[in-house]
Amino acid sequence: MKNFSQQRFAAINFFVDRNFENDKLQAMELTELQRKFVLHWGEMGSMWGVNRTVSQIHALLFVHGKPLHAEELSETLNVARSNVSNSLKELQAWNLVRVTHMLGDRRDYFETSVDVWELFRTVVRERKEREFDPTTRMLREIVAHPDFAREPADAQDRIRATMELMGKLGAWADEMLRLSPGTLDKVLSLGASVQRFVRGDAAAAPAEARKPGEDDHLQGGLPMI
Amino acid sequence: MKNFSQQRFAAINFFVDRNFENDKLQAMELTELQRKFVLHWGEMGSMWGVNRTVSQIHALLFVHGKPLHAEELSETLNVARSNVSNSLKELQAWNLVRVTHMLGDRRDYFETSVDVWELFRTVVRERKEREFDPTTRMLREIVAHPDFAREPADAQDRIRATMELMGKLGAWADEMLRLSPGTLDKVLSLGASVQRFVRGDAAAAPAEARKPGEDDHLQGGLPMI
DNA sequence: TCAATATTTCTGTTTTGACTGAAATTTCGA
DNA sequence: TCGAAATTTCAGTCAAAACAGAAATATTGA
Repeated sequence: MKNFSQQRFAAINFFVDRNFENDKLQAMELTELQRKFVLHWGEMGSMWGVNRTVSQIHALLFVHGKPLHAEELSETLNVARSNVSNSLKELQAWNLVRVTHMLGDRRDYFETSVDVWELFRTVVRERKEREFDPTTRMLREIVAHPDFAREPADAQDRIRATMELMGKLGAWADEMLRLSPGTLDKVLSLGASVQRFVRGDAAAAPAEARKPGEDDHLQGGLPMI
Repeated sequence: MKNFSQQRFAAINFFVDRNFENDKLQAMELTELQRKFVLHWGEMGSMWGVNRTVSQIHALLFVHGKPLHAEELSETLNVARSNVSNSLKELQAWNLVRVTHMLGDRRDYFETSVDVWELFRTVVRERKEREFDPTTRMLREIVAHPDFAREPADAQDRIRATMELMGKLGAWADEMLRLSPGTLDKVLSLGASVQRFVRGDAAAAPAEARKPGEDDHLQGGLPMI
């Protein structure tokens, strides 16, 4: 019937498995360190709301560095082929993975950037757009709503402060995302020493450096509240 | 028997509900805008791996501004008392909520900082410590492992680059966290204009500002890969 | 101390979403 | 165009986490 070829396919797979004397041992063996990397990255992802398989696939593509096809991913990570398919679709939607092809091979191959700075920027940009910006908009809607003036004055202040903080963070992130990875790297290295420049009008580049420790009120003990 | 008082308690609650003619209408009525704020914050949280109830409770304490006891939270958010208890425990573990008391009231009251900058800093610090730093350590372990030299050269490069990126981000975040909210605010406002200073030796404060646009290689088109 | 109240712990239920395997669809070489 | 291979879709399963409610424990005012 219809599924004849599939059954045959399954039978062939079984035979192949038998040949390897272990149904897990197939293409794309990971080294112990690579496995550690991939597994940890998967757990890391789930802490931050990213599907475990999705982050594992991405980690695997990253360490491997060369394009892989879906079946290799499926076998290496021991997850269903359909799971890989959906995860890859999600990674593509996040602009983290793209399809390539090999000459004489109809299968889709998938690759990610090997530039960790680019990956970082992409993740930040995407998460910002889908999860951060909507919240900023929601806050603006609340503040713009006619009923907002009826809220207690201090609640107004807090919501407005939240909106402003998120607006500032978003604008700052956008500016940073505009820089090349190399420049961004240097800005990071500059680190907090940049705070020496913030005095009065921060936007205007100050002509001389201040002595450190003058404006950096260190926080000590229990932080907030 | 043992649970007599509880049953009586339940009966009283039922009576109170009947009195209000609506089993949802109880203490701590939220305005429409406050509800919107709290609900959105809850969804926001779950996108980033934070339990929905946990973020709702925190949002509610934040907008309300004054301490609330567990039952008020439970009734306002329509979640079980035990759920509130566990969520509060988690928020306290995150240093986002602390207990206070009212004169003549045995109940625990809970409050959060009303300073959104402090809250932001706390969240960043805590998440960094529990989720970011362990990954940096894992990468260091991998690189330090004797077998690491056996990895393909390019895979070594990628893992090392990842480790260095995370190390830099972590160090940068630590420096930023050391600044007071006010200074941090100014640094953010400085924004990308700080990149004007990154030229050659970035750590040494340059004496004069450069013209913008010279070193900021803008990224265009499809970003990575 | 005791009883009322407040809080936490625990167990079982519900919900969510990740995941699988089969079926359907698409693609492409022959 | 046909059929095998590749891919996606879909419906059902499963597991983890969230959650509720009861029971146990802790606290405190009388």
